[in-house]
Amino acid sequence: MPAKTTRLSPRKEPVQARSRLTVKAILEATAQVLVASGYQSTTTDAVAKRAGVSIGTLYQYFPNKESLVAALIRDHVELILSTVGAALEVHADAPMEIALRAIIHAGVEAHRIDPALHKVLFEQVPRDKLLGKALDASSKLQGMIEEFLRRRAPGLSASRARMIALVLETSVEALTHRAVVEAPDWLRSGEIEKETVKLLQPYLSAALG
Amino acid sequence: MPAKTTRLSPRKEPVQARSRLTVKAILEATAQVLVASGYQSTTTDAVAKRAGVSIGTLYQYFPNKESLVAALIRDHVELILSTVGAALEVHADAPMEIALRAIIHAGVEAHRIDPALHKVLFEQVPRDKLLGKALDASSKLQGMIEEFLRRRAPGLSASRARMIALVLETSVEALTHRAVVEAPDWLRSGEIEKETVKLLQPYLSAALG
Amino acid sequence: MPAKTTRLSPRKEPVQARSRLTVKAILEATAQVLVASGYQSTTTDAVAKRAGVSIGTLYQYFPNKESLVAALIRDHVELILSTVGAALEVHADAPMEIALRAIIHAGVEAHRIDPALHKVLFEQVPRDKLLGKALDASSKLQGMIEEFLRRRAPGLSASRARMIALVLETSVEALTHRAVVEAPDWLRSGEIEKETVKLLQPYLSAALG
Amino acid sequence: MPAKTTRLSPRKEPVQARSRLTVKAILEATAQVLVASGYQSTTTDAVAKRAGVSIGTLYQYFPNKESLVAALIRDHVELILSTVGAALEVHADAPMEIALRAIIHAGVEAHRIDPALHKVLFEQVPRDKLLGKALDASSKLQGMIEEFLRRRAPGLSASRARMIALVLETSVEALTHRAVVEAPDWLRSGEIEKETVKLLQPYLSAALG
DNA sequence: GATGAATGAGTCTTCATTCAT
DNA sequence: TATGAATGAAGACTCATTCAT
Repeated sequence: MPAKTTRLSPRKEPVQARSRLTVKAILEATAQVLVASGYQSTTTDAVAKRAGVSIGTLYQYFPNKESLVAALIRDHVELILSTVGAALEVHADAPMEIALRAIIHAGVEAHRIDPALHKVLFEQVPRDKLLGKALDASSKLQGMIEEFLRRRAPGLSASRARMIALVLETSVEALTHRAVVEAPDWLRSGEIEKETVKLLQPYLSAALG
Repeated sequence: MPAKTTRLSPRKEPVQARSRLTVKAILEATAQVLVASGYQSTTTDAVAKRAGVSIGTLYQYFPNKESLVAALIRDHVELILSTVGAALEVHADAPMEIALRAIIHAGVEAHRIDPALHKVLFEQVPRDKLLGKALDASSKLQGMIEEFLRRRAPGLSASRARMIALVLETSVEALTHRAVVEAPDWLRSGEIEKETVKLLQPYLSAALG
Repeated sequence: MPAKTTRLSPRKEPVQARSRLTVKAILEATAQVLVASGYQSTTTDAVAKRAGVSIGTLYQYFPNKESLVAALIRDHVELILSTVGAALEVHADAPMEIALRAIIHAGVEAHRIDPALHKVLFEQVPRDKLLGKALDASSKLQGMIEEFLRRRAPGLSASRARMIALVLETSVEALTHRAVVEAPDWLRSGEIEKETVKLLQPYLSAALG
Repeated sequence: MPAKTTRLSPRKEPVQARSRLTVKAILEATAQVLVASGYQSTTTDAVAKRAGVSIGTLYQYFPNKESLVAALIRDHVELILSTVGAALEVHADAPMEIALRAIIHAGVEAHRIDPALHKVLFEQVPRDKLLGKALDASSKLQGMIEEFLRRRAPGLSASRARMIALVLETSVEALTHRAVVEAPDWLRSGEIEKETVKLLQPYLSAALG
């Protein structure tokens, strides 16, 4: 018996088709309840009920409440990372201006995947314990950007690359997130995206200069 | 019975000296427990014990758990606002470059007030319900900056002023916060501050053009 | 946080008169439910209900179900030990025959304290974990008897003293317990006591030579 | 619907060879899990997994958890009874001293069959309900001994025969069991056996006159 | 027959909040 | 006013058992 370390990994792999559906239903229900009620008020009972399964079934696949959320986070973060990752790859050799635009665009796109879920996940899930790690898309993105920069500008010191990546990632994420919360119209109209370009283009030019 | 609207205001104004001390002790205890245990694990019992008062006394001054945290947030946000507000006031007529530097500096300073508490408050307190509003230092700061900008550049459209303010506020806050969490050394060394200037100076020049 | 070691000690000492009554009521209720329903079916809810307190009150004094039973066991074992202990002390210098009779009598008496509770406690409480230790009246009794023997017969080797004590304690306890379960009339009539004397008197004479 | 009377008998007689193997595997798994985890923590799931069958298959042969344990107990008790029974039969006409020695020896042997299982079965299985009866090897043994005695000493009153049998059975079982738990070395060395003879030989001589 | 997915009643336990003293 | 005992709704989680495939 491990010392009551909260496990986050699913309990058992669903092998039959039926159970794969069940797991999917549970995760979808989790997302819905999360969005509708917030993290604190999300109970495993409510999730099970919404998913149309019994509470026992839920616990057959997820060892505890947190593992439910963790799975959701993992999926969501993965989508974000691959969205941005794809942009980076595609523009590996594009002119920097174009590449930056693409990165920003990808960052905004990532927020469009499921804005409501994104908001709950990143604003209400307590960042302590293991969930914190799972939530940490930012540092992974920063790492990806850092690598991208160093390949493009080999002369850059490690420290500078890290700093610039941090600035880029943080700015894009923060501005987009802020727009989601406070100015969804600016998000839709693309204005945020344009403004972010205005902010980062000169900075990046100077930094890589 | 009134429809269980969660009140956030303290239950009664402490008029006597002793009461004021009690309230202070309770709030300090709240902050400590919050930092030590996180929001979820912060119980009113623990707070009362740490404050050295009975649970009954605690409820004499605060109608519920949230009001405790809300009071803490209010105090903290007020400090932040006045820190930045002072900078804005002092540099009302300073050259823009100087003013921007001051704003950024104030933003960083604000995070130095009580970084641990700041982190818990902004990362773990669920942003729904009323606590969300109390937490919303950002939009207030944005408002202050917006007003500052419009006074300095009367030609600016309302919409542009709002956007620029949003960019400034968001960037400063996000970068500083990120530094608190991931690179405290860069915060202490002032590097973050410098980098933020590098990011915002050109943007602002162009924007106010 | 200690690694989920089941604590058996009561949670907090009742200081006020009212709470001391509450604790007593809870323990009495525990005994009643235990006797009525057996260990497995004894739920904290049932105990609280029977005690006429809320489940919350129960948990204010006992951290978990096992601690409830443990407290009961401790009390019960203490009574047993003091019953036999008293007999040993009083007959420290009595002729061996008289002393043996007294020990046996005390052993039987110990079973009369609360036979029904005794039965549940010793037959149904799982002897693993900590409860096992708490339940181990036997080895303590054995120790007491061993010491008694060595004081009376200083020539006895440690090993022999231990063996004889084991035989005495085990026989008295087993026969009495068996009588409780299968022949309560023999217990009441004193026949078991007489027969036990017949069994142990010759053995002890021979053993002590 | 019949009033939920817990059945203890296996659900159906395994007629085919494969079925018999399955049943055996399940029972062996039960014993292993029981020994490894204790009664409380023994789950039907764990048993099925260990037996390498599905939970559904397990329930095909055993109607409920208790029937599993009951079957195990029945087997184990049967072994005990036949061990002692054989000794009684073989020594039906042997001198009493020899016979007693043999009985005691058989009693000890019975504990050597599977000490770990014996311990769990007799210490942790709740003695209420039907399991209690299944567990009651003692009274059966007592009956066998009683019959043995009456055949050997026809003058003995029924009541005396019962009492002596009770004393013999209880003493042998208690001392051996105690040795298993607290002094396994005395069990292995045969010392317990010798001491039990010393205890019972004189008693029996006197009792049978 | 065998499988394992699904069920859900039942337990323990927590903690914000009330109220008698 | 202060105290802390008492409350109980609510939630996480288990596990014996059933049943569709």
